Amino acid sequence: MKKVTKKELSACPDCACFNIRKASRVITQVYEEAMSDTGLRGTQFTVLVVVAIHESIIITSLAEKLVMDRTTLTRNLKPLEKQKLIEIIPGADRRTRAVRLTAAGHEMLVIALPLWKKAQQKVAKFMGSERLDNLIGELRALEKIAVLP
Amino acid sequence: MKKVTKKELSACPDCACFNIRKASRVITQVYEEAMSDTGLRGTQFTVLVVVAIHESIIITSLAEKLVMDRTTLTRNLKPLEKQKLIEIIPGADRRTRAVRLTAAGHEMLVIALPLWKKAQQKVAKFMGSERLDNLIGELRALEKIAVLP
DNA sequence: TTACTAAAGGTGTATATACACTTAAAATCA
DNA sequence: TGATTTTAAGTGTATATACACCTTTAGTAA
Repeated sequence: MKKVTKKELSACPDCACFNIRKASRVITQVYEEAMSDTGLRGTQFTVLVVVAIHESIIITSLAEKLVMDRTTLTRNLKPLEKQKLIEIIPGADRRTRAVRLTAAGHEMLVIALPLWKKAQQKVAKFMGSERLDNLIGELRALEKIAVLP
Repeated sequence: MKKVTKKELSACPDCACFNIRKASRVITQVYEEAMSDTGLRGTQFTVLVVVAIHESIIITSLAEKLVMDRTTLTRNLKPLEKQKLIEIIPGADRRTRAVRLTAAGHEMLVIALPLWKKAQQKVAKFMGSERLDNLIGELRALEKIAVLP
């Protein structure tokens, strides 16, 4: 029976996928802890913000802005809709559906935004602003790999 | 009714949580596409590797190595167990349970490791090795924020 | 030794994620 | 115009994630 050697395995802890998912778990907890009074999850906050920026945006476009699979977004919208923070309205033609914030959604952002800012500042303080900015820039560069064949 | 201004929202796309989760989605797809012949998910590959490195490791320790909530790991072990890639054996005392690879688990790593390496090289080529190493280092530094109060 | 505390683990519940597949409507082509 | 293709969206299924809560067992203190 074949077995991989310890030596071969030794490179795996430097896996980009492992390290980014790991950091993602940790950072998500930092932000969700900061926003725990609102009950908003990290992803939910992001969705609300992008919807707020666009006033009204169709689902496929929103998914593109979020770099998120469209079917994932469909599911992610559900809890926000249940909480009546967003509403789904008819789009330009009969195929499309658009998302927009409700009044409650706007109010939620008023509460959540300072809490988010606190989390962002905590992270910036921990890493240093410049290092954090650079890290985010590198993540943006990395994600461009998505379009490659 | 209060509303946040566009100006206030303009900082949010620089959210560390958003950007790291976004990059995490993209990179996960790169690795899973590369390993699609095996049917292994990114997380599953990582679990197999860490278990292989430790021969046998109790669940709580494994969760710590993975920087993953223990209850998440419990769930993540299920599909690996169902595929008989790992087995759960009694630990040192009656509270503990340990994870170890089966023969099939070892064989799977023999197949998956070169596929993983190809993905890792693709990412390294895209970003540049040095930049990628630096990025991973920064992610490791960032995740240290977990222990803070 | 008994009672309390700490450690290890699992379950209920809810959200996040995406692939394969399906349906419906719009756009384009022959 | 009618047929084909493209676009938008939802569902089924499976995995990933973690909090709150519970049970069992081990360790420790009174």
